[in-house]
Amino acid sequence: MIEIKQILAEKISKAISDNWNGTVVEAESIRDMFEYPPESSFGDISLPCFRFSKTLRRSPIQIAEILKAGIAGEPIERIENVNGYLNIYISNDYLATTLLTEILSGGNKYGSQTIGKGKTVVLDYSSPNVAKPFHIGHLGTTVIGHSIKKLHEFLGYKCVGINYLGDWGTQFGKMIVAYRLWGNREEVEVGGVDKLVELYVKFHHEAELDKSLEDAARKEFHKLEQNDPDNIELWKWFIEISVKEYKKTYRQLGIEFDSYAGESFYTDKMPAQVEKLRQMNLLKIDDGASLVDLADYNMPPCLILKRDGSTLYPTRDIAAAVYRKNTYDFDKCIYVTSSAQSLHFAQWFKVVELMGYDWYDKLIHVPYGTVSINGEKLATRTGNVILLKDLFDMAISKVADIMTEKNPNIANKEETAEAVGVGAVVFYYLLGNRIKDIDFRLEDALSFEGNTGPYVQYTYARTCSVLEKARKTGADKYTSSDRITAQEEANLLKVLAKFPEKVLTAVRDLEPSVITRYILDVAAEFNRFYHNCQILNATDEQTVAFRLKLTEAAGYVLGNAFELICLKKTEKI
RNA sequence: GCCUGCAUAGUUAAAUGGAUAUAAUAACCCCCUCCUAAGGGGUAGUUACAGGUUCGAUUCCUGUUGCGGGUGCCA
Repeated sequence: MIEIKQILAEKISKAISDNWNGTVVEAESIRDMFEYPPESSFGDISLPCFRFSKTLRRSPIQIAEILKAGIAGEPIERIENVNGYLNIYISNDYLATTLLTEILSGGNKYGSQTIGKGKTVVLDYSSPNVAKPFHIGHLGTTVIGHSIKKLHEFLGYKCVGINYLGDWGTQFGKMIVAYRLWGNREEVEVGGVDKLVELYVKFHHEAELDKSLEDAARKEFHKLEQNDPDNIELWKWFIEISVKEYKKTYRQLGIEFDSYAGESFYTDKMPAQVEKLRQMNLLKIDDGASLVDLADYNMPPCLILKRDGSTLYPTRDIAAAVYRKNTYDFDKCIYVTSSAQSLHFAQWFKVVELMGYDWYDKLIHVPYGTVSINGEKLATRTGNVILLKDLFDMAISKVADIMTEKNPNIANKEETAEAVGVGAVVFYYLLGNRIKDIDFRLEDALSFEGNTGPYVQYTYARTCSVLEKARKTGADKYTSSDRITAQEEANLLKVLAKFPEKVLTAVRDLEPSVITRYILDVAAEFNRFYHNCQILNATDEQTVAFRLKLTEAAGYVLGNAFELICLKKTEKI
């Protein structure tokens, strides 16, 4: 559709110039004025002419009438002037030949672009705290972050996904103390993160009775900071155990990171930035702490050093940003975190600006709404948390049960059940705009009918199944008529044609849900087509071949879109 | 207190300032001798309140109400 809009915009720009004594309205601005009518009876693309009224000094209806003459011809079938709307109908011939060819020749690259070529995007997302469980609260940053990464890659950007692990801090002193008192190597090797969490919880229980434990923990963390070999070894091992387990979850989601440089990685990079702040006279000492006053920007001050001289989160973030700029020379550096951290990012972004780094405006915070479960806030204390692996397991076993009932002899049953179960949860999460708070209702997340992951994966499987059958019967060798004979065929092609601009919108707004909802549009249109038009049993071979092409095109678009939101392509369900 | 986000069918959501506000779900009713019924079709049901800007406001601005988040030594 982008191409058509471009062609029309240029024609209209010319028509305005011709009819209004050389008045200039840029084609580019006209292109953005097109919209998709709410109903198909109003055409495929529409141009509201009200906005021209003032500058062109005519009524919208008169303007539409004049412009109408200027845009006739391919790929337009007909144009109607309805109350100042110029309603444009695209020709079936264009859809069935030019557009369909474009999709099929694009294949698994259809929708991609090269506008990001030569540019680098750094993405900071997921970032769990080592030795803590991976729960629903981490799902948002993980899938939104990865989706935004995939979207940029699809546009040709070089992307660096960084898992900024929470691998430093006094909690490691606690872990070391707890492990030495109550843990042993074998148990932790077997029990993994769960066992580490158990030790951590036990520490807090015991510390309430015995205050000396806290002191011991501080001492062990101090030793860790001083590179004590035993503590370093233990600390590295906790990280190793944790990351190993996180990677299982990432594998289920199809996610890989380019870097696991966690907080500890930046400890030695902070002093230089603190020194720079000091030299630039940006630091104020207040009540013993060092901070940057942001009152001029209507924000509370940004704390850089605690009273005891130790660093804080913003200190580390600033150092990390400088390091990443020097290392990757990013064009954008994106942080995906809960909207609860919005102020924090606004503050340290401002500090980076005040420090004179001219790339401060390339730092982008992508916030998302907070998560609750069945209407209640997430709270580790009250036990209102669901581990991601448990949630996935619930979904997977439910899928497996349904498959046993409906398709018991399928190959790769376990793999498919995992893809569909995990996909259901991911799709549910990415369906709404990210900024909205999400109440995770298990009943809905594990529902497989309607606007759900299983529905769209099932639809994808349908395309594969038809194409496979065609290969078996030899129908894939027929010659296509390249002619539309049913409304459903045209409707399907029109929705497929919107994929490239949906990708652009999703990247512009850093909003994966644009893709999620688009997938639903495609699935619905394909299912209507599938239901109302016989593909393999169509009346003649040319139509069979044409409909097979449509099926293949729908499969490409669904598959490409799945990749963008961490959904796996399921060839059979 | 101040800053900030959100408010749309019973429920969960959608709608680059545009036409009769769109889906799903729950309710009721149809469709498997037909490429996978995790599907398709039908009925019924919505913009918190008050102003403003505009040819036109769910969308932008102001205020009110309700809910969430943040607000100097956690991350």
